[in-house]
Amino acid sequence: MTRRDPLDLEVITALSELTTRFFADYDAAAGAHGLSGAQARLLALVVTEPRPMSKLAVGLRCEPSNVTGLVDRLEKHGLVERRVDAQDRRVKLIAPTEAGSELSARVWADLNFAAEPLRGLEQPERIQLRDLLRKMSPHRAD
Amino acid sequence: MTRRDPLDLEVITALSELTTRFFADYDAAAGAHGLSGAQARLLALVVTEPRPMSKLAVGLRCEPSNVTGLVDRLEKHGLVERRVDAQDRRVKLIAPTEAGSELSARVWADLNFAAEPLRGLEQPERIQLRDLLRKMSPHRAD
DNA sequence: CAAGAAGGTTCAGTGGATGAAGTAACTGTA
DNA sequence: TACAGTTACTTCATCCACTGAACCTTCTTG
Repeated sequence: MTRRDPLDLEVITALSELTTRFFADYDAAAGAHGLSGAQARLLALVVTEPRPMSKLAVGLRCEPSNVTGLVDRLEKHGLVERRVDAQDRRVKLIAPTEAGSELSARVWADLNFAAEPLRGLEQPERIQLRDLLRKMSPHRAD
Repeated sequence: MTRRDPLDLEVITALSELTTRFFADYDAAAGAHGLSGAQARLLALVVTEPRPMSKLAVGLRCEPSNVTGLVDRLEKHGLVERRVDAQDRRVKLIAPTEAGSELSARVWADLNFAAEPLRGLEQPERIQLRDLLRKMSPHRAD
């Protein structure tokens, strides 16, 4: 992909616009419930299953030291808790509290509502989009 | 879209992953050239044509007061300049310097290279994706 | 010309992010 | 078993991004 394919540039431009917009919508939905975007993303990562902080750093694509602060703030608000992993006592598993799970669900509901970019697409197009997006994501092991 | 359409949830989940990834790639490409992601996005907005700061705030989806700081930092590094609009002396048009234009081009080249999500797609699929993304973006007046 | 609106700036405060240094816990090897 | 090295998380200093409120300057309108 070293050559400058004009099609790629078009796609990247469109992606760039969309991601900016999607991020803004996500932040707004989170903000409506007193969360920052990063906090909401972290919460979404642990809500299905408790995860070690190191995995969260990978999922959020940031440094582990940053995760400490994010978890600190969420914990202070009673939305997640640190559990020591019985298998490996260095590891802290981040689990949502009941309040955390509920809040995350509410943010997602809002996001669903707020994700109005999708309104431009008919159902078959959404399916197409989903399949394309999946194809762009490497399948994750964990 | 108040109902919880499972397809929408799938699409949103996929979008969420992709945007996180795309943002990270963008930041990395920018960082490789000494820019933050926000600075690179601002630079990309002005590189085709000088724009007033208020438009930049809209494009970046942030408060005008934030744009001041971004422009300050870019200006300090000689990448953009503030020009007074002859028509309306309240307005400051942000224009890239030559160094700014060149740097922006280099970041884009890197981004093109770094946007490896696209590698999973064949050319016809990229066209499909571009068209879908366009359909999701409202046409902007300016 | 006066009142109000609009474009930018300043300031204080919060949160997000990194990198380096530190602590505690695990692992492998002799 | 001892200990060297690695891994998981934390702490700290530092910078940038972002917001909201207060402010100045420059239009615009009655």
